[in-house]
Amino acid sequence: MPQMNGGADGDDLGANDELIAFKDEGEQEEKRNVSSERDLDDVKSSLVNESETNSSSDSEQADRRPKSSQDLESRARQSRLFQEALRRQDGSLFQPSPYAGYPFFMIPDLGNLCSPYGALTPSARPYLPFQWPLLDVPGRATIRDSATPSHLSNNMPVVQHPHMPHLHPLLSYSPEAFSPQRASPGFSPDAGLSRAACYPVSPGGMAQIPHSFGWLPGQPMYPLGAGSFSPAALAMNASMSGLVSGSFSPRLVPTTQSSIPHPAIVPTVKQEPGICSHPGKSAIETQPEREDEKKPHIKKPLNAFMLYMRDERPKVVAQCQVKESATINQILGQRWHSLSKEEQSKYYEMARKERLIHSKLYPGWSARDNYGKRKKRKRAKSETQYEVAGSAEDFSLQPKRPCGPSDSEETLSPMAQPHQPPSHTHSRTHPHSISHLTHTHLSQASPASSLDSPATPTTALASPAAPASTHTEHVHSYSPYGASPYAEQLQPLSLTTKPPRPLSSTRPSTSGTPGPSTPSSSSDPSLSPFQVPSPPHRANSRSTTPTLLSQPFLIPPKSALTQTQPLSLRRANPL
DNA sequence: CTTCCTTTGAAGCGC
DNA sequence: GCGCTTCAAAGGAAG
Repeated sequence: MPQMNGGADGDDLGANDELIAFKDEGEQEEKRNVSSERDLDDVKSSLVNESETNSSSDSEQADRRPKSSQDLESRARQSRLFQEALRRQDGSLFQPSPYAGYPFFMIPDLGNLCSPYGALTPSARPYLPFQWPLLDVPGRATIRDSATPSHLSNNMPVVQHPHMPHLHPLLSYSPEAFSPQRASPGFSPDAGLSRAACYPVSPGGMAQIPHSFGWLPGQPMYPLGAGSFSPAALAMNASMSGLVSGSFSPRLVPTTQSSIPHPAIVPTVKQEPGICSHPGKSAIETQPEREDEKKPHIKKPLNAFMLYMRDERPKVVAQCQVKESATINQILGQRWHSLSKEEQSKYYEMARKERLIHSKLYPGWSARDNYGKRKKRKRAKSETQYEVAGSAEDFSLQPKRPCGPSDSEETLSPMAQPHQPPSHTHSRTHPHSISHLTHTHLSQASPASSLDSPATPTTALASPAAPASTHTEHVHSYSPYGASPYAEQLQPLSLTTKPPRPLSSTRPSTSGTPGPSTPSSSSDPSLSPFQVPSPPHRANSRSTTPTLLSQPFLIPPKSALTQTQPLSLRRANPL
């Protein structure tokens, strides 16, 4: 069976062995790819080799070396291969995406070339969502004024999509920016569409790409001044070139010295409002004494759920007509749990790739760098939260009803029914089934029952976002984890419980009710949750709010969401 | 204008 | 090693 294993090749990202080997998977994975057989595999191999070269022994030097003659030569060769491969792909590049309202480019097999995630989609025809590298500029307003198309070519074109400010390191997910109609004349399948889809990493390359992509006038663009130029950016540029530049045509080869900020790079505009006001002037030049403060803020790579959210949020917004992110996130959280492991693994894989790329782009970066960057959240709640956790035992659970009027199965939206996956072998637990339980019930539902055993069929879980057809197909026709215990071990995710939030609670502090977000069950953090020997659930994982998912089309009253909703007690089930 | 909300996952930190 | 904390995205709500 193909799917997660990246299709017939079986050498792609979904391979079990690869999933297991998360650490250092970069090299290993790339090495595995070298053993390709098909035409495209030549290209793949070239890309892989080049990437490997950059990431191996002299990776750091290579990362900081814009390019060498060897690189150019290799790139030219790969470009030829790529073009050839493109020609063989007949005209399916612009097939309409099944994701209505969320245009992707459907590029057969090219995902393996450009996508850091490889062929993750079961269809073996990966979607390449286009989104541009975005800099999350805190003080975006300051630079927004200067965001004109003219900046694109001469300055660092930094684009922040209004809805998707985050950008994949390699893939640009820009629902709006990319549609066949919008593609500029220079942006055609023949002209290397897929190349453009690759994350523009080389200085100047990005500057050109935006043009070809036909930036929307309304889209904010954030030209970055030289001030944003950082070693990290340099490393990113070079290493990303190593990762993907092989698929770029020569005309996309950098022509300027502009630094291309990774989407994760966020200039600390708040601290330096003028940084973008003078694109040509380096903040470091301007105020060298505060060099540290001007360090671009390199964001954390998105985790699997964040990636999922990014993809699914628009759908939820469209379906539920909700704009409040808190509500949407609740829905997404439930949908996330309702996803099949295959679907989730896709995002885990994407996240893993992001982390990998991120680590390559910013070798010295650490999440610690971002610690304290945000304003401190309220903390004084921990005591209250513990009290809440204790008292939650006996107050009748106020079920979350974000999208639905009720909290029990009988109120299940008929719309959800059609999506009910047939009771599959890997029956996911129906989070909804616990929605009406009191906390006492939940407590009685011992970890064994609530966490280890998929109790009820996950009937209403299927969400429009996760079409039942696809889901069931995965479940029945493909099971990369087939006999794996994870088939059932995944269930606990859906059954994690969350003590209800006190009705009178003010804004609960998330930091005050922190949960062990660290999956202690996973000995190797790099392992996919589906690969770890132990169940992916967390002993005291944050709970889910079961009712949300079942009725994605119904918008819960805000009060129901924000007040009756159980607090994310991360100390839930303290065992 | 800033912070919170809300979700999950990754990672850092302290013990 | 475990538990807690912070951050990643998002945009409306609230202070």
